Amino acid sequence: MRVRDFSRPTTLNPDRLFGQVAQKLAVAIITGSVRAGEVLPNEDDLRSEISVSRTAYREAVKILTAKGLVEARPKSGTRAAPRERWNLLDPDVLSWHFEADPNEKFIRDLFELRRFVEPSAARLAAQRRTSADIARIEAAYRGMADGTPYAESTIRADLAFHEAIFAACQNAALQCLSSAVIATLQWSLLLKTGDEAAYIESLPDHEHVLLAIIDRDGDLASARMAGLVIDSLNTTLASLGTHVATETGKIARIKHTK
Amino acid sequence: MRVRDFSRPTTLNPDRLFGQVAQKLAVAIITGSVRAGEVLPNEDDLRSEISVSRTAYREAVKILTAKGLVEARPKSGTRAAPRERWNLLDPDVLSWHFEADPNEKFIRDLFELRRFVEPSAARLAAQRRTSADIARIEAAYRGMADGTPYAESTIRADLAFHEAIFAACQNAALQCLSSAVIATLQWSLLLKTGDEAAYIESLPDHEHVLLAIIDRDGDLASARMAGLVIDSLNTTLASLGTHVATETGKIARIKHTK
DNA sequence: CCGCTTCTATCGTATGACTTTATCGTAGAT
DNA sequence: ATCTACGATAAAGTCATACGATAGAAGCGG
Repeated sequence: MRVRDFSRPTTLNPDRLFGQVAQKLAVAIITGSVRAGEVLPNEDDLRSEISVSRTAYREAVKILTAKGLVEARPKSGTRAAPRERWNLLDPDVLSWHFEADPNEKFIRDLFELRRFVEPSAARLAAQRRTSADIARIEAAYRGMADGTPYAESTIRADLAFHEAIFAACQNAALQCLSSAVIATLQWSLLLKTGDEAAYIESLPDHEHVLLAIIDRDGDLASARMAGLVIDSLNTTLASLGTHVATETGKIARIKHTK
Repeated sequence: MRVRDFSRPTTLNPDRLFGQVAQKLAVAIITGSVRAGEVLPNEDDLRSEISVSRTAYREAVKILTAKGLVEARPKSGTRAAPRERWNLLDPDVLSWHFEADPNEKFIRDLFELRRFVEPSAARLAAQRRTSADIARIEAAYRGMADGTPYAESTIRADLAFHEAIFAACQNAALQCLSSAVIATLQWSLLLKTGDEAAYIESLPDHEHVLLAIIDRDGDLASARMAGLVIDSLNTTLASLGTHVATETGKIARIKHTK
């Protein structure tokens, strides 16, 4: 485990053996140490690395199959699937990405998605929010404003802020994207860690979004959220650029800079 | 199987036993015949309906767990999860919804998501499309224009049109939403079947989107796609209203009208 | 009535045997 | 020589069984 993952409790039980095997395999696939070739460690891995029964292994494979990471066909073997098949928006798949080095293109893609989705979510939230929603969003904002930047509780509050906005939308399909937005935020916060100025500056933006939602002003909420996302992207890319520039390897290894 | 599903080949193999069991359980959960209570048809189902070994059953459960439909906790049992946990955007989960009666709220939610996402996708596509992308989109449009409305090949072409636009975005995260958009389209086409006028009228809209993408005019592509989605939503809701009005049951049973 | 112990149901894991499927190579036919 | 067909083969899929662990219920005693 390289990076603290504050997202919602994953559906997958990491205590259990099959969960660990699934994660191990998933990370191997995501990092690229297993290409679109075979995942042959079948009997091999069973005996060499961790002696794990066929049962646990197969159940792990079933999980990965369900998330599109592998494809198992009778005679030809169990292969890692091409990336186009992966359910990249699956909470577990997103979470597994945190075990790998940051992929700049993927982070950009996620931000782009967030840029499209979150302003619309803010608009909906402004139109449909109940007082309970406001309470939840406001509580999260307080947690952000009162906490020290990049402390765990503060990060949790930040994530909760954005999640609460999605919850206020009353749209089950849209809400499934909150995990992707949360993951984007986590990448962002992780990369920006240490840049207190960026964090402090983002606080008023959050407050303005909150106020617009309270006022039921959808257009304003959308516009402000768009601004927030764009600012976040810019500072994140700047941090990423710094990391890239200061590292010799492919892409920054953030976990070392923490 | 009540409804033809033309979406991309699901990652899940329906030939295999565990796949069938997974689908059976999934449909039971989605239709609501199994609430947030237990899913214990374990021994029951094993002996009564189809005698299936525990292995196959467990692997099916693992698949559903991976998609958030059930939660298996160590000793307390395997329960159907509350809907908030479902990965509604998972291709399989979407596909399983076609086995159930249409859920108007969910279809509205999907359309809302599509309304947010697809215009943005069209904008990106206009900015980034290659000539190969154009060829693919154009071929799909030809298929739509040349085919007879609501024929299988025509429907496939329609789906391919929208999918090709997502593919042109060069954004892996965004592309994962294409399955949701495809599912929305399928619901839409299914509900509108018979309404040839609506189909014919939508053709120029598609062409205009195509032209804007060819011209690399992102704003125009976005605006036209937004119009297309809104029109589609309106005619779909009208059809849904008709179905609701003409049926005695909860919501229309579209599969009978086909 | 409450707390402790026991008991049972159920998931997790392991193992071995058998079945099904699909690939691939070889042998036979054209 | 090329094509076809069939059988060997390898890997996933399925089944049956067994055991361990533990959450939660039932029963017991204070």
